[in-house]
Amino acid sequence: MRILIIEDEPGISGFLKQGLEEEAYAVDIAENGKEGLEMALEGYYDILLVDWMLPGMSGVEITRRFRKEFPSTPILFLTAKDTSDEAIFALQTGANDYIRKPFNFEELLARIRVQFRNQSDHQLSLTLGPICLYTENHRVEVNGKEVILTQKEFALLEYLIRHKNKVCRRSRIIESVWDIHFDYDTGVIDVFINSLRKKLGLTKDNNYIQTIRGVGYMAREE
Amino acid sequence: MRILIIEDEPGISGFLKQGLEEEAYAVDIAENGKEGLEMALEGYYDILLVDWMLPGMSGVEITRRFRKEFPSTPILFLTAKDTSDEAIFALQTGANDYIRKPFNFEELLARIRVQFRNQSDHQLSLTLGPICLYTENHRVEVNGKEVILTQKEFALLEYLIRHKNKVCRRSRIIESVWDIHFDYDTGVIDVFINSLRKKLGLTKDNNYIQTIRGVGYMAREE
DNA sequence: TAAGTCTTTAAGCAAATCTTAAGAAAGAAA
DNA sequence: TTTCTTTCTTAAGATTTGCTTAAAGACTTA
Repeated sequence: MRILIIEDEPGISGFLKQGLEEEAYAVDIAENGKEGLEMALEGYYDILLVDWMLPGMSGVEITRRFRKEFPSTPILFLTAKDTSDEAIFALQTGANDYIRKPFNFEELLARIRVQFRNQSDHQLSLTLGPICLYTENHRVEVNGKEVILTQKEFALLEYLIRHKNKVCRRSRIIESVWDIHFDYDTGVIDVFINSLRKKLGLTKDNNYIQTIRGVGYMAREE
Repeated sequence: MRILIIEDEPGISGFLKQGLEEEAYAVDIAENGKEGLEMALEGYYDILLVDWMLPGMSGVEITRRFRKEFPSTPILFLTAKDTSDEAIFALQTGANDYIRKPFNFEELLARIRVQFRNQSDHQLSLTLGPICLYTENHRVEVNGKEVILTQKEFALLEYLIRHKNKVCRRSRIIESVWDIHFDYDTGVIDVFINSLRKKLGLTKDNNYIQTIRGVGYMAREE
């Protein structure tokens, strides 16, 4: 899941980035409206968090232009404290929700999850055969026994399971789990797939994570 | 534990804030009904203390609207009048309890604790292996022997134990135990975890407080 | 105001994780 | 089969994250 934060205050965007990365989201930051819109229009993001007051281009303007191209990507506004009129206006412009600063992280997260839930079912626990992954708890079990995964291993497994029974292209995986600007010619995915298969105890008879040669990988379940 | 006081008289709200902070609660104040309702609806308070007579919006109205969204968060009324009719009306509206001004602070505190006690997840004593934490008298024991903790150490331990066997992400810990706007890039948590582990006598064989790398910490008990 | 305690910052060190790279293995095509 | 391409596996180096300590800063209390 990719999130773009368009926010000029480094304190806020930094805090958000860290918090969301702890939740295994892939987060990018744009520091002004122009840059933000450009990044957003690249179309890789699953949700935008946009500050209302921005140098260069206002959040409303961003929303308006972005909406033309991407009618369904959720936009969540971050507004200063006592501007509920403006917030209503934001919703009319095309935002999906707004949250007032200073905000509580828990609440923000809940609102993000609501947006994802509306899109597709963004469940808290995901399964793949004997593998069970709890997103909230950062915990993975195989046949009820805990398996310790690192951040990246966890994010990769989550991505694959969320796209269960669909082929995941290498480029897509890199974009979502690593970074958009990550070197395409890398072997990281292979390395992490390898360690996932090891840790999860997957064998060839038992290959819940299949290799699709020339394309990528697929989490497979009958 | 976060408390929101909605009260227009600064003398009273200030007195309450100070007293409650001494009891290690995190306290915010709203000075009128409208602001109070907005803050309350942000949803991260564990209890509301609401003045009956408020400019802008009455306590009853706040209760009515708040209850729609949060059916279980306790609301405690502060009433000036001695008429039990109004008190009964308040309770019918959705308040959990009321207390008459001028009130005795001890009594208020007792009533707040009653509310927490009624909630299933607000026990008076919390345990984690050999560690026992008594919220009422701010006391911690390990194998029956008292250990002296400072305010912050206590608050951190309480947070971890209340979320026993769940991963506590750094950003959430900062938000709950420190402040929403605390510098996200800080090492305070590490320092306090360190002193907790020392004071509680935790070792690697005995690690009731686990580190979850890249995410946070977890109070673990089989 | 001064002494004492608690909280926060900062910095060096240690450990875990991530990335790269290169040879081995497996699969596809000729 | 042979050759070429893609993926697997391993290990070493780079990087990040957390631990620990010390000291500065903030706050209390007398």
